[in-house]
Amino acid sequence: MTNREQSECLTKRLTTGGFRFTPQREHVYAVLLQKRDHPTAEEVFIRAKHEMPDISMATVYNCLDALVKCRLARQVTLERGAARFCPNMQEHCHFYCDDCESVFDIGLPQGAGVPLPKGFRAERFDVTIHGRCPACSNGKK
Amino acid sequence: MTNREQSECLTKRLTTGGFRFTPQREHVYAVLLQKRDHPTAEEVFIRAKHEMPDISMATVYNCLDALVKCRLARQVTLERGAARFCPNMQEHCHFYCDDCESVFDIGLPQGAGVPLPKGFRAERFDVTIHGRCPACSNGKK
DNA sequence: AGCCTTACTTAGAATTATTCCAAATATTGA
DNA sequence: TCAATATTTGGAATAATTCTAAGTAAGGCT
Repeated sequence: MTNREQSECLTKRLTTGGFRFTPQREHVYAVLLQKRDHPTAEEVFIRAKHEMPDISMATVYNCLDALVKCRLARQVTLERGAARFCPNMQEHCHFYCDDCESVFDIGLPQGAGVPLPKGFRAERFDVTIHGRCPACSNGKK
Repeated sequence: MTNREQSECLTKRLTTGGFRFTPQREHVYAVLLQKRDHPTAEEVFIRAKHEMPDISMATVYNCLDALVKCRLARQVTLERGAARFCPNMQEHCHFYCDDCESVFDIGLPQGAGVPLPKGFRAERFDVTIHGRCPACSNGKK
């Protein structure tokens, strides 16, 4: 996708969700897409400042919130501590390494179905697996 | 399970995990078991105070932490905001109602298997489903 | 293009949830 | 019972996020 197409897509999504397009939102979204390592709001802030030095923390929170609300990103709350953000909107789950605290996207088999009792209406699944990633499960106990 | 058996089980688990048995830990655990509605630390604190008025918030955090570490409870982080605690240690997932913010335990089918890439070692699964509970999906849009 | 309404950005203050701290106390093992 | 060490306590400190008020920018309408 070209930058231009990406930006048009973003505009459409924001508008549909009742939000306005702003340079800050565009940039925060670009930052998220650039390095898909599940950064915290603060990490996004630091990265965003490189190209846009005057952006504020409050704006980063606002932008991330807008992106989550118009379904261009997910907020991931793995453990106590800061929330992380993930622009991968495909159905997937997160593998959290208890050692190095990295987060990996893991694909889900089609129809990862949990049978719900009558009356419950599911809208979103969050699956988190805790354990050790390949790097950390080698050698260490 | 009688209270006495429960308390012996707790003692054993605590000791095994390198913790000491204390009246506070016993009481916090009892509070968790009493009403399994996934309370926050603050809710546990309020409930615990009824029978043990001098217990402090710091102790509640300490006790919950000990219970989680010796695998008698789980810490559940559903959304931004306070962590919740759950004494159901069977494999299950949580249904979070986006409307009323209640949490329901939902059983998992046996071997809720997600195939992991080579090298990853899973230790714990956290599955959270977001949506509307039966009460909230009636009538409301 | 210019105006108006309303949303957004900003910096800093405020709030919320949790952790840390040091002193007093309780628990366990010898 | 004593000693060693973990735990409890209240309050201070920290971390993450939200709120606030003032200025600024966006989009719709003319």
